[in-house]
Amino acid sequence: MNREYSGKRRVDGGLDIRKEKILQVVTDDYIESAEPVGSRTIAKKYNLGISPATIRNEMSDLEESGYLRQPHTSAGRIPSHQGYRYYVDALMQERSLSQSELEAIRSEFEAKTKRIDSLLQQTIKVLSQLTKFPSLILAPQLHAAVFKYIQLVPINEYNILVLVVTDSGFIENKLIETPFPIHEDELQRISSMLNRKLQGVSLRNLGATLMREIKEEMLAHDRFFHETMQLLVKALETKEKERVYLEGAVNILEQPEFKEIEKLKPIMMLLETEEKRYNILADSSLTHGIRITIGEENTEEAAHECSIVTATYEVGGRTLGAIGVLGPTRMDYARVVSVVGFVAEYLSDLLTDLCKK
Amino acid sequence: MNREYSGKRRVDGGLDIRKEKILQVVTDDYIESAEPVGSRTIAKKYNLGISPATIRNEMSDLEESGYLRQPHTSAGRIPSHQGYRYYVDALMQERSLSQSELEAIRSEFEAKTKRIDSLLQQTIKVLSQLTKFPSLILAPQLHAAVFKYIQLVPINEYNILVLVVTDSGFIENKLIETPFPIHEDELQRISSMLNRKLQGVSLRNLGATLMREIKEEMLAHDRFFHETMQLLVKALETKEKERVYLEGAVNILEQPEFKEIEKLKPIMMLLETEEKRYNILADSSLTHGIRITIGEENTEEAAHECSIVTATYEVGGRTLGAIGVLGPTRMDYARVVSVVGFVAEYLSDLLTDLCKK
DNA sequence: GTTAGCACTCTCCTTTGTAGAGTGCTAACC
DNA sequence: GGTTAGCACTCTACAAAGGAGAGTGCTAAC
Repeated sequence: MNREYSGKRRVDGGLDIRKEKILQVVTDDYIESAEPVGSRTIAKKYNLGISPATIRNEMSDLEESGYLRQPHTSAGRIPSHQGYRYYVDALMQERSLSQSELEAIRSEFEAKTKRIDSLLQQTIKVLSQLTKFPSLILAPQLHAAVFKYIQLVPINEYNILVLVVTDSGFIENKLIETPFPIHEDELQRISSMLNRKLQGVSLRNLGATLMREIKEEMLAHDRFFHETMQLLVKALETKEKERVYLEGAVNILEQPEFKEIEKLKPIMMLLETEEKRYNILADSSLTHGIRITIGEENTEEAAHECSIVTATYEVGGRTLGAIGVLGPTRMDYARVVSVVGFVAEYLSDLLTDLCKK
Repeated sequence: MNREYSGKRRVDGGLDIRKEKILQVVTDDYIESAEPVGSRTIAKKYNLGISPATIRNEMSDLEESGYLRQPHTSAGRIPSHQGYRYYVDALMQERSLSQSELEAIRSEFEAKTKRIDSLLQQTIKVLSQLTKFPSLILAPQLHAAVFKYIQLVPINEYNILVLVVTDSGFIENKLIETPFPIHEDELQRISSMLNRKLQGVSLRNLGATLMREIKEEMLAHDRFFHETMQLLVKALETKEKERVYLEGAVNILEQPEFKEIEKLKPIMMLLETEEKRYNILADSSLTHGIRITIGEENTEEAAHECSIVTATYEVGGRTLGAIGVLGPTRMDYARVVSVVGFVAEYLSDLLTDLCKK
């Protein structure tokens, strides 16, 4: 804290050390206060060993090269998106969670519901409580899952409920309408057969595998069987939109940047539209690990004033889905990254436990 | 419209006709404009055949007896909660939906997902689109459902996934942890047995019925069977909180009464807390049909500035759950009641179709 | 290269004034 | 007695004006 930053040692390709320090200080302070940071404040509060005037000069340079910006002529500076990017990539101090926070997360998961689908909801509940930001979770992507169990349940004469359970215990269901009545025993027979044949098949290949089976078994069964299988393949192949759950949207109301209803509206709209929620998380669901998307880097226009921190959760190397939080670009990245990372890991562990025999 | 309301014929127990008319006009106008209604406006716009001064006198009376109130001394009048109540009970003109609206609802449901659980989400999506208010749905209450199918799926050595399907195709799942490994065949045997024994049993009595079965079959099976059944009964008896889904929360942002963030916050909080959502709908889930709850009649304090219109959906006389919308007390009750009623009926029909053989 | 000093700018808040809408009251009218 | 016109009064909303405070940019000196 008391080191002097008069030297001009350049960091490889980036800013010189003093500029870096100023960018860091401005960002840290703005993250905390949500107010533009002035040169005097910096000089007084952060003891850099240089005067406000010098800081002003440096800030002027930083603004010129795009790392800082001024909301209006006589205000202090705030980081630009580029500034945040630099901060996140180079300056941010990794912060690990406190013991009590880790404990809180664990105990929150301990009191777990015995409903497997609630696990997702619970995960983002924890996430939003810890980050104070709206949190999202992309449900396990079916094509990344492995088949565990299938059952055809007759709902009425012409409707069959198809239940597919994945290895991590998630359940997919589809309703099939048949043009002909099917007997319960027949369904049971088909279910048993499928369970035998499909063991361990990736859901990505389920349709294709089924198709092959049909051909093989074609002669052994009657017309009903054949047609039912056709319907089944079709039902399993129609990709449903992946679901993205949301929790803690109210938290966004606490952020000063959204205190005006007009600023708030696009964000709420974004959060409420499943497709847009999906867009926010989807990119990251491909790349393993933690990902930070700042401001205009977001593809969703409504999120141009926001940053999104996501992390994937996985089982045995397979990326199943992703979790993430959305907040103003002025967010405590260090903390959020730790939390999102830890929660994703925790969820991964829970699911891995479920998968392994 | 051109009738004169100078007479003072009293309506049984309520207000005299002219006061009623004024209350109605004030309410109608306020619902439309969201602005306090003045005497001059009424005289000019609604042609009641009386002067502003007379209207002022009447309004003064109406205020004294609690039907109207003034936001501030020199503003027009707006209905009090009591006024709305009177309006809803006695004055509101039932309005049926236009042919095109009915068509819109039907076609929205037509494009139905083949996922049975998405039906709920879809229902309130329609509801919120039509009413422009946040909409809620209380998922089918399990205890009101009838058993259709059960399956125990081994997830790993010590975890069993219990799937229960109800007659209307809804799926409940629970994860059971066993202290001992169970073989897949054993689970299959238990599942088959349960499916035979539990046909047509109400889920309300599932635990008890199971218990009885255990006793009967006790001798016929081994220790594992017995212990598994114990776990199963326990899992099925622990009541999970009933789920209440939400859709269209952004709509509340369009309402002028919530344009200030501080007014908005409690409402958003209310909508986001599942328990509170449940409280809003729960009352009505007991009483069959449509129910209007105005302002302070709501048990949830945050909803004291709101009204809630709910309707139950049912299958063959069994009330399964409820749908509802939440809006400012200044809502177009006539329209909302029609929409909520129709959508609830439509959902009931859909589910009834699924239930009947 | 660094710093002090100073004029300038911009926001935010408060004050002041005005227009507009609406009421309550009184006295007159039917 | 109910109804109405007239008028003073009240309150809000909006705009304009002024001052305090924070911060910058520039210049000249160190």
